[in-house]
Amino acid sequence: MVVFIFDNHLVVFMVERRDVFQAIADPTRRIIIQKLSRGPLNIAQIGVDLEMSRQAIAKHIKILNECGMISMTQKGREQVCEARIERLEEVMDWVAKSRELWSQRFEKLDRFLNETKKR
Amino acid sequence: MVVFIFDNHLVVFMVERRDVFQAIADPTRRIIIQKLSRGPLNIAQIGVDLEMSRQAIAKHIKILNECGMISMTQKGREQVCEARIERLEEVMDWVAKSRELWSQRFEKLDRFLNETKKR
DNA sequence: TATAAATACAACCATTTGGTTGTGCAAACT
DNA sequence: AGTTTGCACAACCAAATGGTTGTATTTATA
Repeated sequence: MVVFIFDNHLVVFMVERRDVFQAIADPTRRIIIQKLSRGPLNIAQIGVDLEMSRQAIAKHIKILNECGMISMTQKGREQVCEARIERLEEVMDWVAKSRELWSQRFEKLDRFLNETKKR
Repeated sequence: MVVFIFDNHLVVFMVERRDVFQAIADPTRRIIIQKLSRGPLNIAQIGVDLEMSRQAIAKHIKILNECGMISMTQKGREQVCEARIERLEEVMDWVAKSRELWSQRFEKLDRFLNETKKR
């Protein structure tokens, strides 16, 4: 966890080693997430057309699971993976916040310019 | 670059080593981006309250620059950094696409259920 | 029952990541 | 002119990342 004060606000960042941002950082994992967003697949199915050993795929699956981006259920000898798309909410929220701060910047500038004009 | 066929679509993924997803993968870099979204800062200012050596900060700045998430301009002895928030569009697009595929999944299921009901 | 399929577990490896310290150098302030 | 400030560059380091191969185990299928 990171805590600091910035712009008169107490900023608290939960820094889990495994989070959604880390899940989507790797291009292969992004492909896997999009494959799974069409429906659940087992590890072998996920690996189709991904030029990589099954073990490599399994490692990415493991990371995605640890990040909470997918859930896994045993089904006989298969390991069925399902995307937890709602976890992407966190990413959307962060991006939205950044954009908000960005636009506020220009609003402040606008207000300042208007104030100056009045005088 | 990764090219493969999935669900009757030719899927092309540009895999630059440095992309926006990598930029926002690290919690410290996310803090830096949000600091910069309030306005331009030099490296020393960015480092304030981030319990880390200036060199560590500089490395993050370098990565953010390589990812195209920030632009830098020399101003005397200062290196002024500015966020390129529009680059976050790429993240939004990817998340939106994933969500779309996700919801289509249920729409398809709905259609199937309705078809079955009719008979 | 033998075989194939799906996956888990482990060891290994090169590269990257995320930090550190130390040195040097030009710009700006006193 | 001397000192501080802002930063670049380099070397170093432990840990994580993203891949590999080999072996074992369980579950289906022919």
